[in-house]
Amino acid sequence: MLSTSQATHVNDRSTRSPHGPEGHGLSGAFEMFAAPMNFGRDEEIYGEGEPAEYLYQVVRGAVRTTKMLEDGRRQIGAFYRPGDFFGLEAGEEHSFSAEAICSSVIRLAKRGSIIAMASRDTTLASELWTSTARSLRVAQDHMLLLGRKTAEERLASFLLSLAGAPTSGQIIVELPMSRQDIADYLGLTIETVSRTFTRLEDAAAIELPSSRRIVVRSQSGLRRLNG
Amino acid sequence: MLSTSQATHVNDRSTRSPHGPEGHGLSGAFEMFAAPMNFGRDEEIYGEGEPAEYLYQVVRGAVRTTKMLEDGRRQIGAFYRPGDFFGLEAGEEHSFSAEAICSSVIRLAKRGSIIAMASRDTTLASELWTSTARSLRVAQDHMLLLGRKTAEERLASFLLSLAGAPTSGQIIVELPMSRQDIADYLGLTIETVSRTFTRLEDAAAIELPSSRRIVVRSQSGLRRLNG
DNA sequence: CGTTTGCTTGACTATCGTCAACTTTTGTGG
DNA sequence: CCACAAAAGTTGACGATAGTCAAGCAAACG
Repeated sequence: MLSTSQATHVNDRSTRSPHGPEGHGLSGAFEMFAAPMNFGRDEEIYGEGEPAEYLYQVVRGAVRTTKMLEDGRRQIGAFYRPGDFFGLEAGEEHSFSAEAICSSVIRLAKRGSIIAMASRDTTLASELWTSTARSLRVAQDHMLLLGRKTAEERLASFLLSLAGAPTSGQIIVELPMSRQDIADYLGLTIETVSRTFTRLEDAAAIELPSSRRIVVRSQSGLRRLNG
Repeated sequence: MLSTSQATHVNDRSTRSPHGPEGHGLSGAFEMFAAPMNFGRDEEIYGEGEPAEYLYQVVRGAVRTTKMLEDGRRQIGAFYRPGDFFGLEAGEEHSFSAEAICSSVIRLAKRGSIIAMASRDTTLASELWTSTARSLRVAQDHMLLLGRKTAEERLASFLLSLAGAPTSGQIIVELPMSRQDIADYLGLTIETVSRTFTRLEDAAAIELPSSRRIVVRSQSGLRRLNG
């Protein structure tokens, strides 16, 4: 997912569509209609409450969706990586803000065009639904994490999701996001995230060669901590 | 929503469909194809990981969806009231369990039939998507609550959602669910829920004539506490 | 090379959880 | 209808996990 495994090839999600790039389905629609656009680090892609004019796909880089309380407390809803779709609102307005985590390339497709196309293309309609349902599933898993898991379990869970499919060897995970982003994603503070990373390192589950690079030594160890 | 307002009529969500009961859209599909079924208090409607064979609509009663960790910690994802659809999985398996909170009547429609119908009925397809997207939006709001709000803010937020649209007068809210359900929904313990109810009562925001009946005296007061 | 930003660590605090006792409500059988 | 038991809810004392405040360190940037 967010990882680069030493043992496996890069997981290219842009080819994940069951219909490939020949013009059917969501990926196909994006390839036909979507204009790529550049966003700088921390640049807003859209804001909460704005009309949902476009659907989006990450081509390069990383995106976070956020919600804020008046006093500045922030919750990150999800991170998106190349191949991922986001902004799939069914309502007329965005319920989250979206920002580029690092310099990123994003494809934009007119929401109206896609919906019009979906009314003629059953496959596309079903993919829109499936994609939203997948987001819902991820959100529900995240509710369990936020409502019931300890700090250690949250970090372990986060790292496992970054590490992707189980592998025997070590996995090097590159983090595109800051400690603050991780904290706001996991419902913690940066201090707790930092301390918990250190504890996982002490427990020999991970190594921290640098703050943005993490070596997952023991997926099973993390899984044991995941609750 | 979950409330009974003294000033307004009962909000009958089963008539909420933009197309009414004449056979178009999701409500119409349910009226044509769905078989009503009775579930007793705490009875499981479906289990996490089971194949998603049906889509569901609450006719009478109340439903909760839950996820559990091995050690018994539980997170409730959502509550559903008459008119609400649930189990709208796009994947082949349910990602939550669903249980009746009290004796309830639920309509079941074969997932396959609805999907087949959606491939011919654009309105239905779009409603399936919209309904899932609405669930996603609710889930995202709940993530902010679970990740970033205090116990008092969580309760205030919960009560406001039960109270429904702002009204000048008092609102009597009947709770179909136990303190444990509320706690598992808000990511708290029953003790904290109980204490926080008492504090809201001391602050004159609510009255507690009985444990399952709450009088919201000051919606604005709750809104101020909601963060 | 110095400044800024991000990250880590430490000391202390507060909020919420745990454990336990007690009260109220609900349900059941005589 | 009452009496008792079981379940649900409330309250209190105490503790633990995570938050706050603050200092120091490391990496990134001009």
